[in-house]
Amino acid sequence: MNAPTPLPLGHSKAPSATRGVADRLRQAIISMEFPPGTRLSEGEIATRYDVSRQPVREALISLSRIGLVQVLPQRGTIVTRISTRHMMQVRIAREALESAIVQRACERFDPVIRGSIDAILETQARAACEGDYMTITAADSQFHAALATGADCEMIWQMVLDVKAHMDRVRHLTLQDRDSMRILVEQHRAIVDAIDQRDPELADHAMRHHLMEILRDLPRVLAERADFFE
Amino acid sequence: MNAPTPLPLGHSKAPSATRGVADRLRQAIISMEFPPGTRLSEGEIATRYDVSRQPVREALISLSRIGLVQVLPQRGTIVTRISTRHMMQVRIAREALESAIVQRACERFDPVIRGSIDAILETQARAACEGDYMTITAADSQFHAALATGADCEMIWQMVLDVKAHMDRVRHLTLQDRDSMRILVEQHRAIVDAIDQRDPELADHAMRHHLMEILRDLPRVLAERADFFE
DNA sequence: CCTCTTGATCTACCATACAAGTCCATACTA
DNA sequence: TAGTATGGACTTGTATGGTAGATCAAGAGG
Repeated sequence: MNAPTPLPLGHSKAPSATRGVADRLRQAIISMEFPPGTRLSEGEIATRYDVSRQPVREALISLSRIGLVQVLPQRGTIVTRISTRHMMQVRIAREALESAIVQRACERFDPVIRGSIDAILETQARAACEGDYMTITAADSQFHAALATGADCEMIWQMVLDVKAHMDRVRHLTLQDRDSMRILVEQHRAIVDAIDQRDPELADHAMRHHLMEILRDLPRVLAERADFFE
Repeated sequence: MNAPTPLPLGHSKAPSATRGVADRLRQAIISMEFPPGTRLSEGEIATRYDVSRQPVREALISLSRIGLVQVLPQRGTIVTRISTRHMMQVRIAREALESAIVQRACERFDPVIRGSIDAILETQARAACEGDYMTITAADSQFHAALATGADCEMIWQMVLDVKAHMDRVRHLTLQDRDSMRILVEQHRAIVDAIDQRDPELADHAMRHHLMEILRDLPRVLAERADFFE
C-alpha cells in the first residue's frame, strides 16, 4: 500500500496446490468425469486430492468465475448444467473473439509461429487419418493458441480459453467420426490460407464457419441426455 | 461427488466479506486510489478493511484473474501496470464482444428493456449538460449493460465487465470536457438507432466508433505518467 | 573493491479450527 | 393424520497459526 515499489519480478510458473487442484478439477469437468449437476464438496475433494480445504476452495472460486461450477453459499457447489441459452452466448463470444484474432492476424503475424503452424496441421492431419481423438484435440488447442500468439493476442486467448472450456465439454459428448475430423483439418487450412492471403473478410468467414460446426450436435445431445441440461 | 442431486437452489446475492473486499479493491484500483505499481499486502489490506487475511486473499485471486493485480508467489502482490500492448488487446476484445452484442440486438431485443434505455439516455444527456461526471459514467455502464441484457447476452456482458475495468481505469486518467460528453451521448443514440432499424452493419460500425474513442488519449497519458506504465 | 554467506524480515501459501447458514429426518403436538 | 418444532449432519464462510520461499542488508573472506 506504499509508494509504487519496483518489485523486480522474474516470472514464475507457480506449481502451487491451488493451481494443481484447479487444473485437475477443470479437466475432470470437461471430460465429464464430473458430469453436469454433480455435487462437489470442498472437504470431499480435499480428501480425494490430499490437500486441505483452502486450495480446493480457491480453485473452485476460479472455476466459478469461468462458469464451470456454481457455488451456492452455505449450501454446496455443483458442476454447472448445460444450458442451450448459455451455450449460444458462448458460441457468439468465441466467434467474436477468435474472429477478431484472425482479422488481426491478417495485419501482422509472427513468421516464426507461422512456421510452427504447418507442423501442427501436419500432426493433426495424420491423427485424423488414424482416428486418434486425443491427438486431434490437443493439436486443435495448439492451433488456435498459435493463431492468437502469432497475432499478439495472448490476453484475448486467455479469454477464449474460458469459453472454450464449455464448448470442449459439449464436444466430449458428441462422438466424432473420421470424416468430421478430416473436415476439421481442412477448415484449419482454410483459416491459415486466408491469413496468408491477408484477407480479413475471408479469414473471418473461415473461422466462423469452423466454430459454427462445433455445436452442431447440441440438439441431439439435449434429446439424449436431458439430465445434463437445466 | 455423488449422484447428480437436484439441490433445490434459490438464488442468493451473498453479501460475503470476500465479495465486499473484492468490490472495494476493484473500485479502488479503477479509481486510481491504488495507482498502477502499488504494492498490496494481504495482511495490510486485511487490517485496513477489518477482515481476516483469507477473504482478502480470495478477493485478490478474483482480481488477478481479471488482470487488475498480479500475485507473485512468495513475493507480493502489485496493482498491474498499464501496458499499451495489453490495452490494445483489451480494446479489440471489447469491440469484438460488444459488436457481437449489438448485432444480436438487431435480430431480437427485449421491448421492455428497449423502453428503459430511453430513460437512461435522457438521464445521461442531462448529466452531460451539467458536466456531472459521476452520473455520466454510471449511466454509461447502465446503457451498455441494458444493451447486453436486452439482447439476451448477460453472460457475454460479464466478460465485457472484466475488460471494461481496464478501460475505465485509463479513462479515469483522461479528464473529460463537456463536448466529449455530449459526443458520448450522441454515439449512444446512434447505436440505439441502428438497433431500432435492425441494421447489424450500422450497429457494428456505431459501436466500434464509440469504443474507439475511449482510448484516444492513451498516448498522452503515457507521456505524462510513464510511471504508470510498464 | 568485489563476492559470497548468513540471518533477519518480508511475502504468499497452506493447514487447521471455528462460526454460521441450510437441509432433512425425526419426534412431538394439535 | 397433518402440521410444526427440533436437533443433528451436512454445507460454505471466516479467522488464525505455522511454513517455505524470496528479498535484502550486513558482514566475513578473498
